[in-house]
Amino acid sequence: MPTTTLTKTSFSIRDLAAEFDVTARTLRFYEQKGLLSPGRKGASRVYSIADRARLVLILRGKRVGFSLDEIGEMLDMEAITNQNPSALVDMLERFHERIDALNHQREDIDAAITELEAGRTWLEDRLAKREPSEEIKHRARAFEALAAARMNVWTGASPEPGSHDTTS
Amino acid sequence: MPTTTLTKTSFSIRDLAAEFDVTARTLRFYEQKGLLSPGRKGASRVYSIADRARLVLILRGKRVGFSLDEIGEMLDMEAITNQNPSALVDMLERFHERIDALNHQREDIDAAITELEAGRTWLEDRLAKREPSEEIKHRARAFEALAAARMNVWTGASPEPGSHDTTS
DNA sequence: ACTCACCTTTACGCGAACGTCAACGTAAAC
DNA sequence: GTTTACGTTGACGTTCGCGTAAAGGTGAGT
Repeated sequence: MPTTTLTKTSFSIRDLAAEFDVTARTLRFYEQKGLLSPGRKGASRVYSIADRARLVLILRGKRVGFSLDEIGEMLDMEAITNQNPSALVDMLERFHERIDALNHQREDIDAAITELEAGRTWLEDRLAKREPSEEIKHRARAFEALAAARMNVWTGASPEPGSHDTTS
Repeated sequence: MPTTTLTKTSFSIRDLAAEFDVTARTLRFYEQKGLLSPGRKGASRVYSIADRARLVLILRGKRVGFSLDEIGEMLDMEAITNQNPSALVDMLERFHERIDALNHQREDIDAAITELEAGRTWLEDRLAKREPSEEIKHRARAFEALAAARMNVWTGASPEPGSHDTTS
């Protein structure tokens, strides 16, 4: 059974804004882009639990680097359904591309974390034993050198999403 | 024992642009922002192997969601070195935040991949056995329902990197 | 009735990250 | 010499993702 259960079943624009740390403007903007379509009580927006779910997906999509338009496409499966088979094939291909891109992005993230960790320990060392500024400069260059040394590992260009790349 | 070795040791603006699939304009822009500082041969830019290394870091930083300004700060360790200890502490804290954010982002990516995989299999099923459009619509709603069902797992808001910050 | 809090739409503004001319220099190739 | 290819520096244009008023509606509390 569920790990967590939600108490509420419908939300005001402020509810969601506060919960997900976005502004009301943002939610209206998403609606205007067709990403959300909350109900109305009078003129006021009323977000269902499904709207909230979509918002979660939207925000996560954003965090992993998708544009709002891309997110819109991916979310709107019903619209896809009404397409002809060839459109479905196109969409499928784009899903594959997306998945590949995300997998690649994971590697990027891991690499970035590694580098930040290196920078962190470097900073911590710096703080622990305050060496003369001459030595400091030397270390700074050492860090640059580290970057240069990794050249061999990096291999080179980045296979961008949507290209016919032969990933090294 | 490097996995790959680079033949060239200096590069033209076109070389790098082609290799990393960016425009020359982009490289000039990065230079203008202080992220790169290639040498000159006459008026033309000459990029060293270290410049190329920086570019790799810049592009990766971009892919994982950093702004160019942020990347600039992180890359410019020498400048940091000349700061006073308190500035170093600040920087260290920001490194920690960044690392946390990246770890969180990994989870997001994994979740996004899971969802895209779900969408993929759904699409593939759609293509395999072409059911009547009535059934199709039903399935479409099933996918939406799947999203709704996950609500319980999602728990809610995303813990953002600067916990209690008032980002107006 | 009046304030207050919260909602609405419309619309212009903005910073980031470039794109896209325009106008020009330069160096090798024909 | 002149065409071709590539380089340069401005400088303005564009897209995205909202921010920020401006002007007003709606219901609850006093």
